[in-house]
Amino acid sequence: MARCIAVRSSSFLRMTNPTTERPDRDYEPYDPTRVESTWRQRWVDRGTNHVDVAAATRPYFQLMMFPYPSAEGLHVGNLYAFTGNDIHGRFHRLQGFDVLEPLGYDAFGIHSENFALKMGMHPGTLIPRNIANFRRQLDRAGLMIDWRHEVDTTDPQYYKWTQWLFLQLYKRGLAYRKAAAVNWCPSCKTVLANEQVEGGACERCGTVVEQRNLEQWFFKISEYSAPLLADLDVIDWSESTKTAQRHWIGKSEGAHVTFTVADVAGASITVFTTRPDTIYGATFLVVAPEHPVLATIVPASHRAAVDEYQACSAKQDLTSRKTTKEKSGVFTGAYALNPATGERVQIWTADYVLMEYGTGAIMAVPGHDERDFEFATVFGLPITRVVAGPDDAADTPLSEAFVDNDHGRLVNSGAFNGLTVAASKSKITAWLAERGRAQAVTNYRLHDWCVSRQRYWGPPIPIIYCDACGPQPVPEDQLPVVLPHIDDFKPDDSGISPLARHKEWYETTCPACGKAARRETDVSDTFLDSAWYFLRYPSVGRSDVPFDAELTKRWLPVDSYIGGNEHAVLHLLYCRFITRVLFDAQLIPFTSPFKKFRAHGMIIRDGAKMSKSRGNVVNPDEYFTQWGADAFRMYLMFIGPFEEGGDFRDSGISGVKRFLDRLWASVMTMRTDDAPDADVLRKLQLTIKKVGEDIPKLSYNTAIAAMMEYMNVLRRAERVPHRAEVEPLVQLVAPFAPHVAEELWERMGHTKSVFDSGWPTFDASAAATETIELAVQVNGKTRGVVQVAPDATQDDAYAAAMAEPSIAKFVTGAPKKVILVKGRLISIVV
RNA sequence: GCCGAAGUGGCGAAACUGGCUAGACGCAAGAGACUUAAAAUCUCUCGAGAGCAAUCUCAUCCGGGUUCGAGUCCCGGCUUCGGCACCA
Repeated sequence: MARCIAVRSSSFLRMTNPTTERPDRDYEPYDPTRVESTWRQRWVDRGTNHVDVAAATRPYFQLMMFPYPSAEGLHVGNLYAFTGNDIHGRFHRLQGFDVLEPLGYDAFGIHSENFALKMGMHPGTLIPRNIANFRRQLDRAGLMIDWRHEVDTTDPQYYKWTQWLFLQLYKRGLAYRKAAAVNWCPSCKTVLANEQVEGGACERCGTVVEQRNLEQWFFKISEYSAPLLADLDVIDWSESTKTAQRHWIGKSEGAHVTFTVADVAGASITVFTTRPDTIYGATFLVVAPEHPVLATIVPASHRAAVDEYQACSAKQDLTSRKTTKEKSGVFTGAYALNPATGERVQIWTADYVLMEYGTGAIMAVPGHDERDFEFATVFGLPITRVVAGPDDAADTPLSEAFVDNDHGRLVNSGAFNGLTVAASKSKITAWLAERGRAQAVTNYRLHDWCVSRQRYWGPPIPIIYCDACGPQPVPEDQLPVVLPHIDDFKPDDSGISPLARHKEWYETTCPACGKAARRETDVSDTFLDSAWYFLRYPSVGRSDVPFDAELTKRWLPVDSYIGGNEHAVLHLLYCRFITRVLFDAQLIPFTSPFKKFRAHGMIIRDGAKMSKSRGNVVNPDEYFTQWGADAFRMYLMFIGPFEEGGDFRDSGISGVKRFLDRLWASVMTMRTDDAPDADVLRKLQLTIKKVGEDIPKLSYNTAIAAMMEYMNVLRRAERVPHRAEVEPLVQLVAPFAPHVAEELWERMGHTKSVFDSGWPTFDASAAATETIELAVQVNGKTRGVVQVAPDATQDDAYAAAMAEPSIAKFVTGAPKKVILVKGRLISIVV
């Protein structure tokens, strides 16, 4: 730490202190603090980061995931992501694009609200303060942000359009209300978000959480399952992100099979199965505890037991039910008829069957499903084998479920015996379908998006309830429905949404009939705020439309989006959904929001995630001050591959700082007389090529390494570099270390920003050499290198290799085989 | 359990679609120059082993295999990280 203080000391001090100054160093030393503050101001004064969105001829939309403005301030994780984005954006700017690189704040939501509660402050006071702090830190980071396009999701001029968006979905029948379970703390008498439930208990008071049914708003994202899945095949996104989304959407092909309920006239149960081929092995049915059929089929003898089980499972909270593995359930006393065998099978209810997936009912095939096997074992239900592996007989007992679909043939399945699993699926489905008992269906696990939050800190859902007319959308010209400033936004024991305590706010009139009516008092999910923010950026400032048609056509879809993979499913999927809905509404001309998405890695420290409790959080401010933003940015990118992240360590920064010092020194001492060195220029060309190829691939660490390598050549043996050797390097460095690059560029006599100077072009002829190196392998071992002409034939190369005694000694007698790989090597087999 | 990514020096990491003596670049370490001294700067060394030496052998998680040639491809196994987890 003491080191860098000397480096940062003012030039005046350095120049007048004879003991710290090398006699030959008579130039002003590199002072990042001064350079960076100078250029921060100049960029503002000159509007360097501004882009004329209406007139841009080569628009390039560089989007970064906007942060939640936490009270802790900018996290290195944010900075890492932003820097990676910024380099990509600045590079495109240097390539001649009009780059729009905006940023905003995702400031609504439970994080802010909870933190405000903890601090005893109002989020409306806290958030602007946090934003101001973020802004200060972001400014120091040297990002090429056009702040005229800032968005803040808590600004009524923004959430007016979030509410508008809700209404568009409502108008298209994609927003609907239904009762759904929420986590409920019986002690705090409030609704809890999933994040607030720890191990099935309320994080605040430790009381066991229950589930409660509340009427909530949902978006029918499930209706878009098929196109959202299909789009994944054509978009350029990180493979890991696409895989996560595919899994989340969860397509599965199967059939609905209908079982008649015995002894109850007209009653039947339809199940969803992906294994219709195992119908002969369906020895019982299981329905979810919430299944409505239980109201009609349970005989009096079993009513009490079923009621008790239902009540018990309803009490369990949402998280613990999902994680408990032990099977529980009760027999309902009712029977169904297996449509294939005609046998009477028991109907059970158990919470391992989920109401929200499929039909909420399954046919249990314990012989060929692990969960059914376990359940049948626990409750002593019959297990029948209907698929046999190559080594099994039809009656080989099952010690576990046999699930090897690829090597099984049907047994004990009537006319279908002997068929493979694959072949029998469609045959059995067709056979059942003929008799009206089945239908092939495709099922998705993607469930509808619950957008209601029984909270305060969010945009009020723009709906009015009228006793006469029912739910009515707030007329668009009355938006925004402003979130009122209330002091009692804390959940209390009244058990209702905070806004529902404010008559003066929710009492209104019906837009349809004019009679007294009541506003919806829930607010919408934060993910709705962020599901469309990219559409707003170009059009910020327009109060008449959410996004201008012309600007949208010009700037969207987003050219490059970079963000954390923690948003692989929810945020990124919701963005795609909203985009498709707006496309269907003919409000935008594209179906996918982001042409290219890349997930960056995570920065950890000492092998662990940074967290306050671990005390390993890196505060960017200290590093900005100590090393300068340029060195800090460059170090973050040098840690490892951008898409993998890595471990942060202080000691690594000195390396990039030294590089910047040398760059500075090179410019300050460069010569303009004589000619530049041809070898150095050749290396420069290769570096231009390498850096230009690496940046679009986000391979920043190797781009930096290449520049360092060039620096070593440039300053080899204390040689004095020529201006022609240094000048393009400043341009290459610019995306990484923008402040110092600007400073050096100006000192070289340029008046325009380095970012408007154009990217140096790779000149292949300048990089070409008269001879190339060819590796020589003998029996697979590399034994040397020879110089040959680029177009040398195999014989030429062989002759050259034999002329080298150190290689020739390994070749005794005539070679069996010689292989020449042009430009790479020659392989001799003896 | 399922899915995804990855295992290379003391450390972070390079290595294009199998191909220029694996380890670029950087950190740390060691030696030297400069200095009264330290810092900074500059120069050199730096995977392991053997040898005076030129040089040789062994090394990319482990075990097999394909190939003139494997960190890279194939088969089997181990470990770590990230995500999803009763989805029928």
